[in-house]
Amino acid sequence: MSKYMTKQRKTLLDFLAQHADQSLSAKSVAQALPSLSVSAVYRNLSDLEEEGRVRRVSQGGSREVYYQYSDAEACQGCLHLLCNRCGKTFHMDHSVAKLLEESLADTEQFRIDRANTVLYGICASCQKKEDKH
Amino acid sequence: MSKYMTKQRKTLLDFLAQHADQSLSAKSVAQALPSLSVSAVYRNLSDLEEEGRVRRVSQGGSREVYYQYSDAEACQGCLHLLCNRCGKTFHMDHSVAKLLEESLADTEQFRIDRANTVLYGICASCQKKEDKH
DNA sequence: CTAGTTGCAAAGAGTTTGCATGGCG
DNA sequence: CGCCATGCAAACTCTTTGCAACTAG
Repeated sequence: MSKYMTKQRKTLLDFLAQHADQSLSAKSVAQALPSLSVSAVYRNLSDLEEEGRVRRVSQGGSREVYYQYSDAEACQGCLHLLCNRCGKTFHMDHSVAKLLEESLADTEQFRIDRANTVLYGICASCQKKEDKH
Repeated sequence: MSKYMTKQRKTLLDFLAQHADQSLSAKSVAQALPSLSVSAVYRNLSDLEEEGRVRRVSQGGSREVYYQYSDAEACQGCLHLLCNRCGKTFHMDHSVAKLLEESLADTEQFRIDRANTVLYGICASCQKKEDKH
């Protein structure tokens, strides 16, 4: 999809890599990187998505589209957990993912889409914070 | 949140109940029900969401917000599966859901949010259709 | 060089809101 | 009858697009 590595594209990739554990809306990325034009951000994000370097996740009930850096080696088609409190992403343990996948295939004949499924909930550290209240 | 049962509200609820197995974007509901004004649709959907009569799900990569009728008794906090092809929703088998929940709590200490988590994938009948190609 | 990219500003799509009118209870 | 909900249109927010200028290779 993209043939040149422009300054803008590189800036964007660096930024995404630095926030690999967070999912960011296109808008927030555009605001965080005022050196790129808004259109460059949107165009590059969607190019990167087609190239599989970035994943598109749908966060909460917002109407913004969220993107997340997707390190191909680190998360080979594994399932993701997203904390509703802190917004961080976690990788589901492979054995649990496999178990889930097999049970689903067995009981419902439902073939899960690993790349796009995100389970919402509360992560360990945010649970601890909540318990203090 | 809402105190009167207006014609519009009733029409909307009926429509949602009839399409309980589908998630619908606010826009598509508005188009399907030309007898309600656009604002009535949006306002009622968000009221209904606060009342818990309707669930807000994020479908695919679209920037529309999707809603789905949520029959409190029928799906007491159970997990949902949404087919990317036909858009229908399925209820995850309770034993599978429980298994998943427990494994997650064990391995990652992640407490899943049943009401808002939707697993994406391809349902049994759409898989069959695809196999023919 | 020259095709792919950028930046800008204008257009689009979906959703929200203000305000006067209408209708539920 | 009083207050809530509706309808309309205008405002908003986020995203996409057209086009001339720019730049990576």
